[in-house]
Amino acid sequence: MNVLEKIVSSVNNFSKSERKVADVILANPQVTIHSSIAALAKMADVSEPTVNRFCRRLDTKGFPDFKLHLAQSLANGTPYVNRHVEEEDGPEAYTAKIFESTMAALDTARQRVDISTINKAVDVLTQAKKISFFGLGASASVAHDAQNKFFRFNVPVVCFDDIVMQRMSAINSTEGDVVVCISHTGRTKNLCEIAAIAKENDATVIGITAYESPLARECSLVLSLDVPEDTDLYMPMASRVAQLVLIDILATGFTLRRGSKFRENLKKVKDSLRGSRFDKKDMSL
Amino acid sequence: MNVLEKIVSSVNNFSKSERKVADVILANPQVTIHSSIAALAKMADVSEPTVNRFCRRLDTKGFPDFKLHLAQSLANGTPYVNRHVEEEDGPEAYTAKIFESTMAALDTARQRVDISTINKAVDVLTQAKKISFFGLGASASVAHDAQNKFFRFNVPVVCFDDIVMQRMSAINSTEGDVVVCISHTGRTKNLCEIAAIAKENDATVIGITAYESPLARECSLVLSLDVPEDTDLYMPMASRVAQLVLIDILATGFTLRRGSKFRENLKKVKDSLRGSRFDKKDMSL
DNA sequence: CCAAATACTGTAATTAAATTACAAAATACT
DNA sequence: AGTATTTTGTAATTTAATTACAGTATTTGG
Repeated sequence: MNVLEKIVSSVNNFSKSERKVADVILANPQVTIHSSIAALAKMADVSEPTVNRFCRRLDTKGFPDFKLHLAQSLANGTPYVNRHVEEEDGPEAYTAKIFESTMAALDTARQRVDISTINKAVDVLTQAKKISFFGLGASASVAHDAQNKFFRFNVPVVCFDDIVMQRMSAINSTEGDVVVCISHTGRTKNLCEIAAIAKENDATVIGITAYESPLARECSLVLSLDVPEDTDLYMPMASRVAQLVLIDILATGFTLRRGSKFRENLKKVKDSLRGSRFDKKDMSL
Repeated sequence: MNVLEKIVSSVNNFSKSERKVADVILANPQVTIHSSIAALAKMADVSEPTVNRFCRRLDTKGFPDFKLHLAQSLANGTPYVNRHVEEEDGPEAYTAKIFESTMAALDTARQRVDISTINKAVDVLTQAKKISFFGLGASASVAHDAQNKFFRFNVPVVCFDDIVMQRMSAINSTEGDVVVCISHTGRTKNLCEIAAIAKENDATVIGITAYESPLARECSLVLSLDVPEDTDLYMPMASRVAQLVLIDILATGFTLRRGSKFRENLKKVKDSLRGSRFDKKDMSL
């Protein structure tokens, strides 16, 4: 929990004067980090030791240490203390909040993702005879994106968002094939079945899903992101972004494993698009 | 540019002793922010004023101010000074780097995005008779995702990744229809044509694309993200994530504009999925 | 309702930290 | 080689933060 959140949550444990300090800090956090303890004390109309005690109450060593913590909380601009979008938020507020909560989610994802599993997944993918990406609903677009990436590697890639096609594809999979199932909750029945079918047919099943979920149980390898989903609007948001970043990571690992020559091919793939685009110089049209 | 990057980039402008300081800081940035100037001077085997001068050279007011800046750079864990994935990077390194560069990209996107345009776009979308999302290649999955979101609002939404379908759809658009064209570069010829056709037919064309691009010129409203694309691997990565977040923002703006009753409907949409999922309690299967 | 205890707050003294001024080396340049 | 310039360190000064203590408010129990 960052310092700002901490201040808000423990606002009730503060004494009257400490509360004054809290109010001033919350009102001008950016000013605070560039103020001396004397200046802040004056702003809050309290004594300097009170400010110091306030800092200690928040488990910091003292005022300078507190400023350090505060600076870290403010690292990405002045964040909204509450990142949840609210009824009365204007465009500025909800835009900032969504960016912030997405970045925060990526940060947790980074901390929680298991590197050795990523490495294993990359292993498996580089050796795959065929790679399939399956997702339903919001995860379908993640699967499409994965296809778009891995397709460039000149490996057989398929991607279906149709359960019948997924099913047929899963049944036809064999040893050496890799099936990547994407589902935030890991509780989508159809996808669990697909995973089970693929597994029965000796394919390696990688799950980009929640730990301990029904889907995870069907998988040979589980990549869990454990992003706290922002349920305010009943839509998958942060989780899906984290999934995409994970796809990026797998794709990157894949290319690194393949060596530098391989990457020249990627450049060719990109260059092949040139004909379909307006030239960067000639923008007259 | 954050302080760490700044140190690395100006390492040649440093004097011998300043360089010692730089080395110590880069080696233990986390330690540095909790050290006094005396401690750091000792670690670097230089005098205290040298450390102070070092801080000033980096455009900070002095040592405490420098620590503040450093703390902000380290806010999200110890970042890789160089965020670009390199040949010799192991799984841990490239995973962290991709997370970091994506977060950094979102941060720039947030700073650069124009709030008033977002507001206008939300305006237009809430009043739309029909919303179409068009993208090609990597942007196609963003379009799909957008469809998945806006579809829940019970508004007519279409999404095509096939240029023929896109073209037909664009020709059939009329006043009151909104066409959202997604392209990072804004130079995909086919998409520019689609935008032009839609515009000719009096649809409002929103471009999620680069400023001053051919596509932007065809649009009524341009939402530019200006994310520096990580071209290391010749694949769209950060740009696409930023686009998705923008979609989230538009969707959020949409629901807020519609009021709280509307959001109850969203809950219903989500609840309707329950039948397709394993119960959270009953995870026996 | 009053007294005693406890918690809160501020003043003043102390300590610690950072900065400045200046002098001595070291380096570069003629 | 000698001078100018830059770099570096020592010591003094200033500034900031913390501690100790005392006074004030607040609560609690009689």
